[in-house]
Amino acid sequence: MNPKNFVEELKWRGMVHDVMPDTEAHLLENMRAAYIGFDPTADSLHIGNLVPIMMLAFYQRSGHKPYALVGGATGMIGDPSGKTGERNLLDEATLRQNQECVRQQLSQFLDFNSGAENEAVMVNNYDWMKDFSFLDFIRNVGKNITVNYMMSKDSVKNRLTGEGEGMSFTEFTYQLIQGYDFLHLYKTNNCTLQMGGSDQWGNITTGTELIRRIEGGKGYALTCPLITKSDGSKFGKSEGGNIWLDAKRTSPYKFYQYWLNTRDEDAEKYIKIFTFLDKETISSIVENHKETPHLRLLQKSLAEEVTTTVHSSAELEKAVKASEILFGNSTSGDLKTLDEQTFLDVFEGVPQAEISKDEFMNGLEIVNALATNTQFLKSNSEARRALAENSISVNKEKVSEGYSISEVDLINEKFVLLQRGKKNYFILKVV
RNA sequence: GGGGAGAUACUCAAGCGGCCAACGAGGGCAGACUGUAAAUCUGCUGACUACGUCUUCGCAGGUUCGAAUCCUGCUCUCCCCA
Repeated sequence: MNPKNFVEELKWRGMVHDVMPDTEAHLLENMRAAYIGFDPTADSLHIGNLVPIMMLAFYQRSGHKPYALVGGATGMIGDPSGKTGERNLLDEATLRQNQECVRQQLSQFLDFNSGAENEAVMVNNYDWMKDFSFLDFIRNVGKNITVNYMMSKDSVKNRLTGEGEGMSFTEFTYQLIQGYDFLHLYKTNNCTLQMGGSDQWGNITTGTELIRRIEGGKGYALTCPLITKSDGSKFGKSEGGNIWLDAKRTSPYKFYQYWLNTRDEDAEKYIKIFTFLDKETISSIVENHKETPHLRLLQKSLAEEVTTTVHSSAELEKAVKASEILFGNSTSGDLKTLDEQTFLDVFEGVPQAEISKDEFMNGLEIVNALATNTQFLKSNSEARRALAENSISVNKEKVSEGYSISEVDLINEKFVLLQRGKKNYFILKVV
């Protein structure tokens, strides 16, 4: 078994923020087990979780054994890192349910059941924390770490000195619990490396400290930089909130669009992190992109790869097709040639409203179609404004105030496509 | 407990008796230009039955022909002294 150089792989992908000395050599010697913790606070992961997921995936592909730890116990406490306020606690049933969903999504990236020696394993720290009595914990674990050490962590310091609302004892204990996870996996699974976002560094080193003090062993740590966007907005969010991996929460079309809309500056960075494409392929894409930037090869490759991995190539195809129709030079004539099924596929996830046939047949004033009858726009005023701004299209053709929607505008005898600007669509369905 | 400052639209922030649906900035949306990019320029950004009308400037009253602006009470926030 000859592992590939994982650290080097992560380095050229720009995914290393901090790495403990000797980690690289340790990983080159043999197959090693490593873990990353995931927070089961929702029944779906979002693309903010994608970086740690990719780290584990690259890890497995380097020939090592990845452990995905679901923080059932830690999720009950709440990580204070980066937070200014106390967090809500979750009950066990919810956590279990969330864990299953998380496993499902991780299996798109990790091999959990091929039987290979390095197949991924999912563990839940609730399983070993739940029977741990408080007394045992403070005797066996707490005794080995000083409060001084714990207080020196940034995550704690910020809460003690800042204007935040203070920190409960429970959250203060968090790093010990997470540290114990590392110790536990070290003892039971010979897990020698913990990875995570750079905000996890303090928590991880508490773990290596415990391993050193209690077991006399050596744990390693590797963190990746937090992903940023060049315009300063938060990565992974859009107007609608998080971009989720779950198709029910974020449609594949929207998912695809999110990546497609990446800026040039970010796209080059992202394609290294979020796709499995190798170095040569990526540099050739980057080169091609620089020659013909208007073709947006970088964004397209990125969006295609990620969408395929998270959803499927079938979903990707639909998303691409929808994008072509929505953003290509398609006309109302093209729209009308779509059969009903294709139309519905293309516009999956686009908000809709229904209108009765009677009402429709009497002629539908465009202002009413936009606001009163559909809530597509918030008020008649807004509708009039938008019309005055020349930003409204019906079936991809600009219209102005006074226009009345009628039978000739129907697609498949029941749909009308309303549009504001380039990216906001709305479907009016006649029933 | 005593004293002071303040609360204005998504956010910051002017306005301190009529010229205020409320300056300006940021954000958001749209248009032009583009590559579904960035930058730039332009317009819009309370509602309505719309050259007019109505409701908004912490809440409730009051003074006035007329109030975001003045008065009274209340609520909340911040600061200073105990």
